[in-house]
Amino acid sequence: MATIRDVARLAGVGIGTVSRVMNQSPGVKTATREKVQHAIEQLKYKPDPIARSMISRRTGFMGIIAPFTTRSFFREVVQGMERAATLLGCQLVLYNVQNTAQRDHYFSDLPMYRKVDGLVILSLTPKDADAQAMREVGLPVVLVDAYSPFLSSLVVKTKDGVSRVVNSLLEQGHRRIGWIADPREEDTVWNKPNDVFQGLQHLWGREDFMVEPECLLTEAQNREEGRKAAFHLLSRPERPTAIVTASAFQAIEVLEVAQALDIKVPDALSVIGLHEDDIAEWLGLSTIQSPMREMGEWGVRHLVAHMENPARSPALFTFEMTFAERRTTTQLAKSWKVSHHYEDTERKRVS
Amino acid sequence: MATIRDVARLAGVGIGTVSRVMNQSPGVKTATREKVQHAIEQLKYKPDPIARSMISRRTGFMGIIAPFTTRSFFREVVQGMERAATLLGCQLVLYNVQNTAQRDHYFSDLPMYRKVDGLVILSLTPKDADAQAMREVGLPVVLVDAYSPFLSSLVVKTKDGVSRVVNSLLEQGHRRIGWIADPREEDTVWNKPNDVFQGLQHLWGREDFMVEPECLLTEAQNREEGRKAAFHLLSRPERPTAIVTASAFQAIEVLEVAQALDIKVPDALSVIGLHEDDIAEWLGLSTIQSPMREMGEWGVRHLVAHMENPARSPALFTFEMTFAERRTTTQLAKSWKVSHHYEDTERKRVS
DNA sequence: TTGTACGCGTTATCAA
DNA sequence: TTGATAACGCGTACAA
Repeated sequence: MATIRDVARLAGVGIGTVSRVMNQSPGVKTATREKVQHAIEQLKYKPDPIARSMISRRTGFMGIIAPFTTRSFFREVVQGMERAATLLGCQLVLYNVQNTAQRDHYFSDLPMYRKVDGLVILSLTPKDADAQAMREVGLPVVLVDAYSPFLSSLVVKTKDGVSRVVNSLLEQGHRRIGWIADPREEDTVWNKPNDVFQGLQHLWGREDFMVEPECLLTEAQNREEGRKAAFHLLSRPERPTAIVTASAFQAIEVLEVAQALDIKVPDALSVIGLHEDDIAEWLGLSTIQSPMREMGEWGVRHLVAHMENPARSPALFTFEMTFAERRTTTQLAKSWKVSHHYEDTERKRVS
Repeated sequence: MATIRDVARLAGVGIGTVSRVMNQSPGVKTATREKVQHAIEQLKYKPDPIARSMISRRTGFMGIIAPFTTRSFFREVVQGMERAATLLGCQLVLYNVQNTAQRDHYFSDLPMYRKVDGLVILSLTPKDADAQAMREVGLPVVLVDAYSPFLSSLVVKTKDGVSRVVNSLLEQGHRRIGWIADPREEDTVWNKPNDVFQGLQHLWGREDFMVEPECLLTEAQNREEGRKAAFHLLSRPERPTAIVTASAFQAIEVLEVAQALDIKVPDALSVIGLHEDDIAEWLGLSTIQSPMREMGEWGVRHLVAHMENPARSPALFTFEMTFAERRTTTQLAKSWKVSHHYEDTERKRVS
C-alpha cells in the first residue's frame, strides 16, 4: 500500500503538495499538480481513510439502530435509508436490536465509541437520560417512527390516517365497517408498528361512526381464524359493506369468502389492507400505510442536516399515512391528498 | 472527550501503563491497576476506535455487498449475516447495489479504500480480475450464492434440489407434474436467484421424468395469469397430481382453483412452492428453498475464518436446498435429509 | 508556490 | 513493573 510519502518521493515533491493535490486545494502550479497526479496514478495511491478520520474526526459511517425483523415495515424503511445514503455518499452501519438488553446497550454505549458520525434510530425510543447524553456528547441523532423531546423526531399520524379512511368510507355511504386484526401485540422492544387499533377506538363512540361492535374481530392469527372471521362478518344479514384488515393475509380470506358468497368486490364490498406489501400488489388490494421509504429517506437526510449544523435544535416532524387504491375499493383515493413533505437537505458528500 | 494522556496524568502514571490496563496486559501491579482504573472511570475514558485502528489496521467493520432488493431471499440472507455478526461482535456495513455501474465500482474500488476488514458478497460475481485484485491487496472476501475460483464461495445445489423434489414426487407415484412460474428473469445485476427452471430442463428427457410438456406453463406474472394457468392445468381430464409454483402467490391461485374444482389438497393434489415466505407459512404451503439464514451466517463466519488466517486458500462450499413440509404435501419430507453442515469457526471478538 | 514539522490518540518497543 | 518515545498516515500551520 503506497503512502503519501511514497507519492511525494516519486514525484519529487513534499507531502504537503501531494495532500494539496488530493484535496483539490488551490495554490499548486499546474505543472506540479500533473507531476503529482502522475505519481498518484502510477502508485495507485489511495489516502488511508483511517488516518484521514484521525484528523477530520469523521468516519463517513452512519449508524442505524433498528429492530431488524422480518417485518416488511422495517425492511422498507431501511431501504429508503439505503437509497438516500447511497445518494449522499455515506455508508450505513446496521445495529440490529433483538432484545431490550441489546437496545439499552446500544443506546448507552454507542454514542461513546465514536465509530459513526451520526445515528438514525428506527421505531425505538431512547430513555430521556440516554437521549440527553447523546446530545451532550455532540452526536447527531434522529428518530424515525419514535419521539423524544431531546432529539429530532419523525412520527406518522396514524390515528389521523385511520380517521381519514373511515371518514372516506362514511362519505361513500358505508355505515357498517368491519375490522379484522391480529391480537394486539404489546412489544417491549420496539414501538408498536402502528396504533391503528387505537385509532379505531378513538373514533369509537363518535356519532357518525356507525361501525357495530360485533363487526370488530380482533383474533385472526392463522388462516382458519381469518377465514372464520371473514365468514362471520360476511354471512350475517346486516353484513358490513367495508372491511379493514390488519394484514394482507387476512384480506386474502375476506376476498375468498366474498367470492364464495358471491359478494362482488369492490361493488358490494370494499376491502382495505394495512401496510404496503408484495401480496397487496398481487391481490390488487387497496391499502393504507405509513410512507415507509420516505420515512427512511427523511431519516438520513435529516441526520445529514444535523451533522452539518450540530447546533440545530431538535424538532418534531410528522408524516401523513398514504393510501394506495387498487381494485378492492373505488374512488376512495380522491379524498386523500398525499402530502408528506419534508425539508430537502442539500446533497452533501461525506467522503 | 478524555484521552489516554488525561487518564495518565490524573492517575499519575505513564500512558503506557494506562494502555496496559485497558488491554488487560499482564505486568501491572494491582495497586497501579486500580489507581488507573479509578481514573478511567472518573473521566469516563473510552479509547478512540479510530486511533486504535491506526495501529491495528482493523476497523471492526465487515462490508456486505448485496443487491438490497425487496426480494425476501436477500433480506433473509442478510438477516442471517446480522445474527452471526452480532454474535461475533462485529458490525455490518451495507453496500447496496442497484445497478451494474455501482456493482463494478464497489468491486474495483472498495478493496482499495480499507474501510472494512473484510467483504461478504451476496449473489454477485466479481470479474476474475477484480477477484484477484481483492486477494492481492489481502482483503478477505467471501462469496455467498456466487462462485469465483479466486475466492471462497458458497453455492446452493439448486438443480439437485429440484431433482430431489421431483424424484420424491415420482416415488410417491406422481406421474404428471405441473409447473407454474414467472417468465424467466435474466438479470444482469445479480445472479439469477435460482435456476430451478434449468433444474427442470435438466430432468427433461429423462425416462422416469414423465412431466408432460403441456403441463409446463412459464407465463404467470399477475393474478389473472396465475389463475388461468392453474385452471388450465387442473381442468384438463389428465390433470397433474402435483404442481410446483415459483412463487407463493401463484400457489394461492392453484389452491383456490383446486378448491373451486373440488380437488382435495393434498390428497388429490400436491402443491409445492419455492422459497420460504410469510405467505407460505400462512397458507400452510410446503416449500423448497435455499437455506437463506444459514447461508448468511456461513458468510460472516467463514469471513471471520479468513480474517484470522489470511493465508487460507479459497475453497468451494455447497449447501443443499431444504424442504419445509406443511399441509399441501404428505410424507414428502421423509426422503429429505437436511444437511447443510459447514465448518464451525471459533467465535472471535473483533472488538 | 512549496517543503517541513507537528499533532491526532493509540499501541508497541525498549531502556530504566 | 514502569515511563518515555517511536511509529501509524494524514492534514495543516508556518516557514522558506
